[in-house]
Amino acid sequence: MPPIKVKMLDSENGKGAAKAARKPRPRAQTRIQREKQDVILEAALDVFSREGFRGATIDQIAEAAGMSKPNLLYYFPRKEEIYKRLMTSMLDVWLTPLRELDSVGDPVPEIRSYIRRKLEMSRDFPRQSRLFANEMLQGAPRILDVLEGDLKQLVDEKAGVLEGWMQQGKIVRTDPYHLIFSIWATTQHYADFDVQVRAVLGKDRGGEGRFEDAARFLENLFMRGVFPHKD
Amino acid sequence: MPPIKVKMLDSENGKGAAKAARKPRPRAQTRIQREKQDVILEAALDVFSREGFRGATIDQIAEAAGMSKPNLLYYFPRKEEIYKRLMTSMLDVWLTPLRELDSVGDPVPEIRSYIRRKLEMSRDFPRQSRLFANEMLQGAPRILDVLEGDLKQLVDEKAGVLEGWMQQGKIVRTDPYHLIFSIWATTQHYADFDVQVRAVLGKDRGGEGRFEDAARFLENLFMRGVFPHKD
DNA sequence: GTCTATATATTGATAGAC
DNA sequence: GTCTATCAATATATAGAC
Repeated sequence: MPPIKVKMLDSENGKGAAKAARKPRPRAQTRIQREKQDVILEAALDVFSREGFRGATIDQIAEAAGMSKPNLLYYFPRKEEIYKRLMTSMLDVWLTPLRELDSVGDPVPEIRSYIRRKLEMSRDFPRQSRLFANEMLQGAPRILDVLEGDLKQLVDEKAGVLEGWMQQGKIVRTDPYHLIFSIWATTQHYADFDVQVRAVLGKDRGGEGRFEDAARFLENLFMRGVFPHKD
Repeated sequence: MPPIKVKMLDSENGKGAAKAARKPRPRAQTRIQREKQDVILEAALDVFSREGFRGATIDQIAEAAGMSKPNLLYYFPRKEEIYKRLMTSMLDVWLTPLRELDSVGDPVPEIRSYIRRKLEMSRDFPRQSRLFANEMLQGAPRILDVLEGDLKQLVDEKAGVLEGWMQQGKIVRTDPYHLIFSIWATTQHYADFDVQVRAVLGKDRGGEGRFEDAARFLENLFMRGVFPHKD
């Protein structure tokens, strides 16, 4: 599947649309340029994932990246460019686990490892998860076309895989779309609502072990909820 | 339980702390004043739930409320005041379903109706859900004390209720905290990720019926996942 | 490539006429 | 109570020296 391109709508607040035309800057190519860009993207991920597009400022990003604001703008001439780049690479990585759900595999290990991979992404890339969540809360103004296009297509395909398993009696007959939603929701919760999870679990149970506990619980929930069993 | 007070931290970005001291304005009391405030709060809920605290502007709120910016500031002298009020009333409503989970009731109808009520809140008050989610994504800077205090206390209590049922063999032995998290995650998903849900389900299944489908699915998932059964 | 200085727009908030 | 006008701070972005 080709990488997902994110086009920015330049009508963020209905004004400033005239700014859209900007002199093009040659594509960065040297190693040092790519490294600087990576530092900026890393810092931007921090800020955008917390504050959202509008709430984030170039000042914050520049400070987090350890460089001056004009210097940052030398590499990414516009705030939107940074966000666009983050969105594109995030979406590509984010959907990888679902793409890997294999129709020829056995349902039990396939679904189980899908849940495990999604939970690992929440553990290892929580900021990407929050960046995505932030965009969702805003109504996905910049990636709605991706959701209705590539994402819907992918989910339709995988829902078909699940339905096939249901017809073969290998998993319980249920709504495949809402099954996928529930896996997304439960796993991403540990990234997006991490503060709450840790606050509620407290000092004793809110440490690193919380992901192990979550993995055990979710595996249990979905194995019981999805597979035909005669205890 | 007393209403939850939300205190604002006046260190939003490390600056402007000197602004905190402000001449107090007499509490609004007349009917017309309360109505105006309600209009403002309604508009503010719209904007804050989409953009978060920093991303939202008084201009946007004023326009949505159909009044001028200075006029709005006559009723709420500071942006933070509006947000604070929304947070307080939202938190109070938001936790009501969990408070109502009754230890003397039967596990089956109790848990089932808790899930149903939470899903209904996502359907009927999606903006409140997104307001809460937005605050979480930012690391809950303004309600962390509530999460660690009232919320943790409430969840501890209800986790105890669930554990009691487990010891009596009425529900499957599992982690009560993560069970609660998974109910929160799956139900709130239909408010917070509403755009995605509708985009993926498409025109045909993304209409109002999606909540009915979700309710059926979730009831099924949790009943199978939580109750001892011998099919 | 990086900096200081600055242009320009937006933002939260206030002053003061009506 | 509501408005116009406006301030001070902050925002995105650019110019131009080095």
